[in-house]
Amino acid sequence: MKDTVINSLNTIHPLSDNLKIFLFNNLKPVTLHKKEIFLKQGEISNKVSFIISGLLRAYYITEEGIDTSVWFMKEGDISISVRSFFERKPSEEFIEAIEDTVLLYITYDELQKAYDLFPEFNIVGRRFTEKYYVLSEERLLGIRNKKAVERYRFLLKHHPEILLRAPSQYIASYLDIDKATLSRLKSKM
Amino acid sequence: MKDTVINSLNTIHPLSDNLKIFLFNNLKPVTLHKKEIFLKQGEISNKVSFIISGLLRAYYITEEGIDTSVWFMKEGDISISVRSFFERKPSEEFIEAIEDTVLLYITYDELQKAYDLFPEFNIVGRRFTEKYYVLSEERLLGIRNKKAVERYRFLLKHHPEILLRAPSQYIASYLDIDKATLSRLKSKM
DNA sequence: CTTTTTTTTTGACTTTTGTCATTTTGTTTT
DNA sequence: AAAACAAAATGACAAAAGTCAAAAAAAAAG
Repeated sequence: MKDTVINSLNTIHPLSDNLKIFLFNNLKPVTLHKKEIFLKQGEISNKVSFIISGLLRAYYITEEGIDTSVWFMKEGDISISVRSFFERKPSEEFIEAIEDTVLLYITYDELQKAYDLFPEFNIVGRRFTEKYYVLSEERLLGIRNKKAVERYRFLLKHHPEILLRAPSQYIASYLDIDKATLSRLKSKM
Repeated sequence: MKDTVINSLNTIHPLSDNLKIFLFNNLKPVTLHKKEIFLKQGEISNKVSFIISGLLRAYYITEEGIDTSVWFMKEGDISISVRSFFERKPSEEFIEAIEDTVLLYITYDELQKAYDLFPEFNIVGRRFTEKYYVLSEERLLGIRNKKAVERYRFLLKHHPEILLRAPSQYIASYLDIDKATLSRLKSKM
């Protein structure tokens, strides 16, 4: 489990043996049950997590108390509350498990230690950040589609699994469509 | 001009003298007149640019031929076509000058050379990417507001200068509001 | 500084999406 | 497997935003 994560990092840039050992010692497993909350709004996100299996959802509660999904993360993905983690400030979002989920995390402090002790790890960190930045911009592009159907089609094309695995109400709020509208939209397709 | 850029990089992480010299030699100036296009859709973005003065707009043309603004970049900001630059593939977006603009760029190849020759520069690259990633997520949050007024208010709060400097039609397409609706919305405030 | 062109504003009307209430279907839990 | 609960679908109506056309204002060009 840990080896899979370490190997995938190794393909980005070869890691020294000591770095591999450091990572092995600092990757900690967590198991979340369905509906369990992994990060609360207001907490500072202290972990980068590699999802081994399962499905997570990031969401926030608006001032009017409306639950709004921001994104879904599944096995193979990384879970991180970007703004909170990098800027060390309280998270605006919650992260919860939609399915039972297993993940490996490394804390913010240990990650910084890795960057300090193993300077070449900064290459990995940079590439990783670039990759997730690109993915975030891609999502933004999909969300920017004017019509509800187009946003739905974009998600269907790029992330069909999510449509199958996440409850419609979450999909609806992610796409910024009322759940009734989404329901009608699906029945027409 | 170059020194300003180099100093701002230096505050992120101290740069060696050789690295400073390398950057000095590889930062190239460009002047764009209003309406001039800096990056065309379909081209691979080869530059990271530090904007010294002026205002740029990133936009794309939809399948239906509609001009849609993606973001605005002003003096002090960086201009980069994220997906194209990092993934080395044709850009989906155009970048053009809204005002006369002066910038300093470094090419993709020279940047990679900097990462290779000066490993500590990866720290700067990583931090920089993190910062812009965070800003991108912030914009996404603003765009996700359900109602037109809320999206407008978010932009007003976080980037009032843009509202003053960019033509309404571009603001409207950025906010995903019809220009007529935006006009009405402004008159009510 | 006038003329021409582009952008913005405004009005009347249409379309899209949201809201609320109710029924149907699906999921947990005992 | 039945009861209890939660989620999804559907109909009738309301609200928000879009479209089109024309006038007014602003910016660019001569």
